[in-house]
Amino acid sequence: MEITSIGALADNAGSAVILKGWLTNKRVSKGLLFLVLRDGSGIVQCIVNQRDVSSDSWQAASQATQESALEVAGTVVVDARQTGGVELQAIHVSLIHLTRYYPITPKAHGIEFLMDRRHLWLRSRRQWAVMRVRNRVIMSIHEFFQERGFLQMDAPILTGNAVEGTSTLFEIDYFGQTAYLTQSGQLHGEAMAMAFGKIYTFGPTFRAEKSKTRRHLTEFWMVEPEMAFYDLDMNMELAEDFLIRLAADVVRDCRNELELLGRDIAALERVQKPFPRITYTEAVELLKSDRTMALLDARLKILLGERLSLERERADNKAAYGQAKEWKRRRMDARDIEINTRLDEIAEELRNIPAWRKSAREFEWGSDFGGSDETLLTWHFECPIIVHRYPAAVKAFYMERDPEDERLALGMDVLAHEGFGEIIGGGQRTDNLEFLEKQIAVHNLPREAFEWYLDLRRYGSVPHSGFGLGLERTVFWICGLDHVRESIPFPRMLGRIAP
RNA sequence: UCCUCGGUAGCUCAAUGGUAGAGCAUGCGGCUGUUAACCGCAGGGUUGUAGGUUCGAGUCCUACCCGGGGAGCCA
Repeated sequence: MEITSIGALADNAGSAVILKGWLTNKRVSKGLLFLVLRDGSGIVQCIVNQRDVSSDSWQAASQATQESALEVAGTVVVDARQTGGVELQAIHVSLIHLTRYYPITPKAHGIEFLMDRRHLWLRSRRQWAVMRVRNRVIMSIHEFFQERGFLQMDAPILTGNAVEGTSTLFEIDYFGQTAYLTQSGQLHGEAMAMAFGKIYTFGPTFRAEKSKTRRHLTEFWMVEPEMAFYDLDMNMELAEDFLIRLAADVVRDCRNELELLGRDIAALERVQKPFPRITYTEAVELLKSDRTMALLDARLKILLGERLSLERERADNKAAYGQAKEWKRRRMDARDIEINTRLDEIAEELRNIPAWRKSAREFEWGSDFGGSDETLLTWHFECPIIVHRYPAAVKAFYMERDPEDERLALGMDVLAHEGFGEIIGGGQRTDNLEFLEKQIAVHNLPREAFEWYLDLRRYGSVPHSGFGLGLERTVFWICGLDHVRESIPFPRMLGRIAP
């Protein structure tokens, strides 16, 4: 018998195999045990029939608790009812390690409890699915750029100066000198693009901002392509092709994972060329428009309707509770918790809507979009959108100006649809030495620190562009998660540095 | 930093100012095809902390601590 992984079982129907893994759940009947085994590659149900196994095997299987480590030998049987389409008829079971009191039970847990046990939470099904999608996205990122002749190069993580001068960075002591953890590899990326044409960096980046939202981490992974001889239009084209590729690869290769996550796959299949491209000025008009207000009104109506029907259901349950049978009462109790949780969510959104409305209606040309503004913009479209040509004042100092309007910078953001918001930010960098020198002065940046960067405009300066894609936000969007913290194995965020 | 919601059994949550409960998990028992299986029994509590109001506080008031998600900022 060969040691096989659960993921490969479907190709081994009818043969006898050995599996090594952990017990994720167990169901017991007289003379019959159902062991749900996981090994990282998948999950399979193993049937242990007392009549078919030795008493040692039966005892091992009976004793096994959640997350005990097991070796199971058995025959692979096709059964359409099972996830993965197969189950294992056990011939032999042995206990490798008996677990006592595994803290994460097969019922609901709060986020603080789970985050404190992230090292164990990763074993859970949803996390398994998310991490597999993350892996697929990482592979696709490399494939996409490698196929197009990009060189993967690494920017330093320790830097002596802030890239854009505005963000709050993590400060460290570098042999008596102040240094920072990088917030972007872009400036070094530009240098490498001038050396190799098309490059991308892919590594961790750090932001010390005290953001406490579902879209923020203090440590996250970013892929940053940088291309010589690319203007803004070519840049947008690349970003579009890139996202289409990522979505398509995941839809093709991670269907099980997406289904397990309850992701609306059709929404990912709508990620197709061309993405709507609107200028910042058009976006502002759309945001302030009656059409946006109508979307908010519609949302309000849906929420109020849902609240009413949930409250009715809760009242009906309460009325029926007295006469209900024991098992039915339990079901009502469970449903009551669901209803209360959802009602809390609805209440929060209802509190937010007036603020969203005000922010959108009173938006002034010249400021940057807030989180709710981005969400509202994406509600108007069925796939990701590209917003370009922002006011220069809200964008970084190195952005090229729009030759047709000096107030505008040739920057672009890609906003994921369904309200997930910004996942790409980038633009065309200025190739003009005098302009860049002036910008450094205007932004009060230390000129000496940027001398090497100015060199890129002194020797063979060419139009060039690039963008940064946040890996966790991309996984967050593709998986349809509630929070980016689930899209990285060990999230670092405000108030969270362990495990 | 500000706004907002919350903190009750190991976990998830109930509890008009009036005897603190349920499910899950754990242990024991039952059931030969279960899908977060089901059924029976058992153990399990300083209601975040410190004050206050009250005959009486999980519930009301004040302060603080911790957490959730929003603002600002951003990928």
